[in-house]
Amino acid sequence: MDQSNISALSRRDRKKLATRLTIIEVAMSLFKQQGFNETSMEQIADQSDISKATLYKYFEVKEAIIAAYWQERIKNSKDKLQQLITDHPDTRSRLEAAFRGFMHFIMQSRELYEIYISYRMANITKPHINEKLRSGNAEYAAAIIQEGQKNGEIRTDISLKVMVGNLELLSLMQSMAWLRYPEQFNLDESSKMFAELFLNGAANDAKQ
Amino acid sequence: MDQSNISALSRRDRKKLATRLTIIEVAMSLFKQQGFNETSMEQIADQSDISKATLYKYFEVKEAIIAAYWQERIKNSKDKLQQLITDHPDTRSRLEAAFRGFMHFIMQSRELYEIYISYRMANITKPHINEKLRSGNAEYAAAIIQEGQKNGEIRTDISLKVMVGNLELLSLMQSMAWLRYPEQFNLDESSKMFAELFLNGAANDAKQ
DNA sequence: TATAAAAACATACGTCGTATAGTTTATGGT
DNA sequence: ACCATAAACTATACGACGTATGTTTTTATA
Repeated sequence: MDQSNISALSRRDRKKLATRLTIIEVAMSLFKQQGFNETSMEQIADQSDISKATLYKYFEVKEAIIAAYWQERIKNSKDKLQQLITDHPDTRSRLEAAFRGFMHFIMQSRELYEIYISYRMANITKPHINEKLRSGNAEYAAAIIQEGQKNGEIRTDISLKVMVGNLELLSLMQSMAWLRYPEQFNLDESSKMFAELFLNGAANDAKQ
Repeated sequence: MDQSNISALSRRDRKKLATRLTIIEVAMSLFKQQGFNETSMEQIADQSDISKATLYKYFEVKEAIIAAYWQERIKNSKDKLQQLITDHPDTRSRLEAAFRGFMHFIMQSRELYEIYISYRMANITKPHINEKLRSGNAEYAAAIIQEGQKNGEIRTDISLKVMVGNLELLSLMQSMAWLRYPEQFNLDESSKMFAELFLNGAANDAKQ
């Protein structure tokens, strides 16, 4: 089902979409209230007014609801992407701002982000699951990089895909550092480091 | 309990050790026969002649039995470490040989290695679990690096810990490449790549 | 309006991992 | 050699995850 314009969907698909969103909303609300482990799939099903069997048709494992939530959130904030680019003068500041936004977002719930990462990591060797899990962050990264290339800040002799992968990896490392040592984590430092590490390899003047 | 010399243990600790080894042996045998998911903790307990409750006193999760098995195997092959060093003339060939040995070992059961990696990855942000999981491979790495430093092949201006970490990471990446695309995996190429990538940064003549 | 396909359903199931309360076994002091 | 104490083990029940099965309801379509 193509979700791009809701009004064009059939009744069946509209209902499916609505059910899906209800589940995510109900589940996230329960997770935040009671904690992830303290919330059962049965409870989510009941409060979403569907049976447990149906719930498992929508989400094959409990963790997948969190992943869907991230993706839903990112999908609904794409308008901010253009603004992020116009609001900042250069690639470095865009990278820092994007990273801060990302961290700010995941810092809303350390528990849930930890579970999400754990789930991602556990499935890192399973391409079919992994593909689903790669959140929409990649699109942010790609847009910032391409804008930088347009302005001559970012080198063009490395494929976009590789650079996006590097950015994803860097943000993953920083977020994992936060998970491990939250009290030592410094957002300012971290976001500078994030941009710095990337530009070290990707900036146009970094070419040998 | 210190397991370094068994005869010095109390009866109680000797029995614990024996039980532990029995569990590992029984479980691994069942895993290899029937598969990991097809083997229940109840079955392992029965065949090890203990109750399920006791089994969980020894291993808090099913996956931990696999991890214990790796570590047990490595612990029992420490004599090979010295031989590996004397058998090969330089660091590069030692690294290649060690990596081949590692791959040969894990390739005995793709399923079990995948589960092990999945478990490790899932707990990568939990230091207390992660510490237990770091298998004895690090000692191999450290010994090879130190020998290389003695001979002037390996630089000494980077801490041993960092270099061991790099080696672990490199072998992890290679083994994950194998998990993902087993049919494309080439052991010769891979072991050369492994040594090459490490020496690129760690060899004495790599200093700027 | 009849029919076929898709979705949701109730229900039972096997397994994981936990918790509890009671029993057996080893240990160390007398 | 005996006994108190602590450690290890046991039986048992439990809640939850995720699966499987067969049935009923809803939707699309002819």
